[in-house]
Amino acid sequence: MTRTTNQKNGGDKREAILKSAVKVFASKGYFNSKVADIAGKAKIADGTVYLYFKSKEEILHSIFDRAMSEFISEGKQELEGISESDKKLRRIAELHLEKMSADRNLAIVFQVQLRGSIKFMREFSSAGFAQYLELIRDAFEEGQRQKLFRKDLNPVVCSKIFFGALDEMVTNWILSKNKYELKPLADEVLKVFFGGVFANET
Amino acid sequence: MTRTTNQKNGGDKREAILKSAVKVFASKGYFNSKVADIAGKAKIADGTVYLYFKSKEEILHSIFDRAMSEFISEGKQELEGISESDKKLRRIAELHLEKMSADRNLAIVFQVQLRGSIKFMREFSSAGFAQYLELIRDAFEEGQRQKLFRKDLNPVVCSKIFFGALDEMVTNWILSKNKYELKPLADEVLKVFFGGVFANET
Amino acid sequence: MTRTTNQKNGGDKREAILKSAVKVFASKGYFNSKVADIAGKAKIADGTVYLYFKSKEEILHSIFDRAMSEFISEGKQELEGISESDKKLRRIAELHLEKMSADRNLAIVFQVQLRGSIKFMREFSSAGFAQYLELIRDAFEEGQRQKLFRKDLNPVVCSKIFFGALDEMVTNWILSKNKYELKPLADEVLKVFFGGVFANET
Amino acid sequence: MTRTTNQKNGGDKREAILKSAVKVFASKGYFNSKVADIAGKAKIADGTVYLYFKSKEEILHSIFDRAMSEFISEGKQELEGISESDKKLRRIAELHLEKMSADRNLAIVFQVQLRGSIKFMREFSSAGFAQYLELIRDAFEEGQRQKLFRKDLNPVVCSKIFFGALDEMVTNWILSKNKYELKPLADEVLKVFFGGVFANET
DNA sequence: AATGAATGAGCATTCATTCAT
DNA sequence: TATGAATGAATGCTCATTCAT
Repeated sequence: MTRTTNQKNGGDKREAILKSAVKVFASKGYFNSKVADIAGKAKIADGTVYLYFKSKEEILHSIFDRAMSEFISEGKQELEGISESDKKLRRIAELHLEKMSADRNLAIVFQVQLRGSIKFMREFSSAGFAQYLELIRDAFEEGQRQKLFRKDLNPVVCSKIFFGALDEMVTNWILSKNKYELKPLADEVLKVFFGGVFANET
Repeated sequence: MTRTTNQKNGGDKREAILKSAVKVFASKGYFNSKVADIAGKAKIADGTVYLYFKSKEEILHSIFDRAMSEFISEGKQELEGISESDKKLRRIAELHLEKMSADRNLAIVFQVQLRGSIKFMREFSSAGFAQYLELIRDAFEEGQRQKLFRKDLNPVVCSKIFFGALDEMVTNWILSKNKYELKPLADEVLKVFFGGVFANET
Repeated sequence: MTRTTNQKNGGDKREAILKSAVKVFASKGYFNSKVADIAGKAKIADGTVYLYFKSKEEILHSIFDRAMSEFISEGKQELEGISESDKKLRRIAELHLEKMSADRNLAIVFQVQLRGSIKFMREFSSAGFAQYLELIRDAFEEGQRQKLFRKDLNPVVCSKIFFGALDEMVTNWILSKNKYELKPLADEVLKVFFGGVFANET
Repeated sequence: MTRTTNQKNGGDKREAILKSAVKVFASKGYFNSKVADIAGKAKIADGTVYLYFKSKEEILHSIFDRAMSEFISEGKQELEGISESDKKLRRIAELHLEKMSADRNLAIVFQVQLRGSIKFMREFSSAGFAQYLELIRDAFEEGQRQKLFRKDLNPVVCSKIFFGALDEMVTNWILSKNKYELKPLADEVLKVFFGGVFANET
């Protein structure tokens, strides 16, 4: 009983800290955020943060890890029912922009705070990001095997191009003060990625 | 004579500070860099930094501004002799990757430190980055008028896709500890951007 | 219990800081005193000072405010049982010199540090000093109503003369390295203030 | 010729520095004034200040010394033609307030900056202030010998009372933002000092 | 004498983290 | 578990003073 309650409370508190942290990091940036701000917003004492996280940095890590693994597992699930590789990539692009739209603060933390440190990026890369790129690459290579995609293209590079294009959409959206819908841009990106910009020479 | 000497010395010192700062920022990140580190590496006293820059932040700004305006003016010049729009985009892509290859520390500052703060990104965006995207967009629109590029594509979005793809190449290159040549990737990006990934359905 | 302890500790620490500060300010002057000195003398960490005071300046303020309100309330109480106005002024003069004698460091802070800045003086004037002058003036005006004191004298000016004379005694005492008793000078001041220096022309 | 010119220039420059310093010290306080501000206001280079003064502190000293010796010699001269001791004291009081009225900035430096440091006060006391008190005391003692003033009063204490009363007038005038004439207060002070505040018991 | 660029010691304040309760 | 008072290391910036020219 007690354990259950504690776990629940503990879980709630951990959750509360992560939620506060996303808001605080998003609005002030990682380095300008104080642990006290996070604790305050979560309505717990400063010291309590350290019962759930080893350090301020670990909070940031946890945000990335949790969001990323959620995203990847959800992504994989969504892709299961899709057989055509181009449809898969389309779904990934849509999900990517949807997810980012859905939680602007989280998006800011991903686009901005995560990028601000080589260390973070490296750690994050090996943790979750690499998997994400792999997901894209797998779909791409499958498409090549299906003769849907050109065989003269390097799948690793293509997956990065794909990701880079989407990523730039998100970054611009964040900086633009959010006046437009992000998701429709998936189609724009896919038009170019799939068909290229050259006009058909008839 | 005296004036020249002073200018030179002044210029030299300012230059030295910027050079040190690029190195220091690249290796430790902006927030973890101490002004004393920058001064030390530049072999001047701490206080001297403040004869040339108002604050630590202004140093970062100056790095961006100088590099960006250099890059843009050089870019424009290079493009002058080129008439075909696709060649122009090719030259831009090559230059982008060349420049980044040429000064890895500067690249890190651009790819990492600049991205770590919404404030920096916003300021930088209005300062130089917007111009760069415009350069790309102009070339793209020209291509559309020349019927070289599809008219159903949004030039603004396309320029962002183009930039985002290149940018991702650079970021990956930086994180990968530099074991490969960056410039050849321009061709890969262009293959996809121009022709798309779909195989020709014959 | 806990609360009591906390209050005590908190109170003790605040108290300790103020005590240290009086000593440190007295010996080095406000501007030459380091917060670290104050903390050190109070045997607490530097940062702890800021749990009790917003800034170094606020410490100085608190010293003034506390001492002044203590002094005034004590003064008022002492005067309550006295009906003759000249006795009241005598008591004020005695108290003034007694109090200053009793804590030489505090006296230095009042005579020296407080005077060293127009800003401090203005703030202090409106805070507590004005009240003190009023106390004197009230006694004086009462004396005028009692026909004890001349009616052709401006009470405001007279209260300043009274204060100025005492104040000068204190300042001289502080500068003189403390070889004589301060309190007996009250009588000297009163002799002049009450009777003037002119010999009786008989 | 050259020497004369230089001396003149030198003198002028020294003078200019002292003038600037009085203004700057008066408006910002000694500790908050920068040598660069003084130099700037005097329209000379920062370093030039050090050709005329050994340190910032010496500038303050020079201000005191010069003003004080000027004041004392002028005071002595003025008193020469006066034979009655009470007239002498009256003249001193008037001169004191006149002089202070005449240069408000200088008055601020004397009333405020000079008082802010025991060190300054001690040094100044032995330098010029002691002489000033002596001037007053001499007049007072003379008055006692002339049987004009009571013999039961301590001349040293009386001279301090006299000075303290005047000094308080000046301090209040400075703090009050200068809306009234200072000089007429000499008469008020003298009325009390000479005749006391007691009403004549008839 | 004059300049003003350069120096570098000095310091108030912040804040992640700890720990006694 | 939870608290929040206490810690103390860490640092951007200032400014009196120097000195090469």
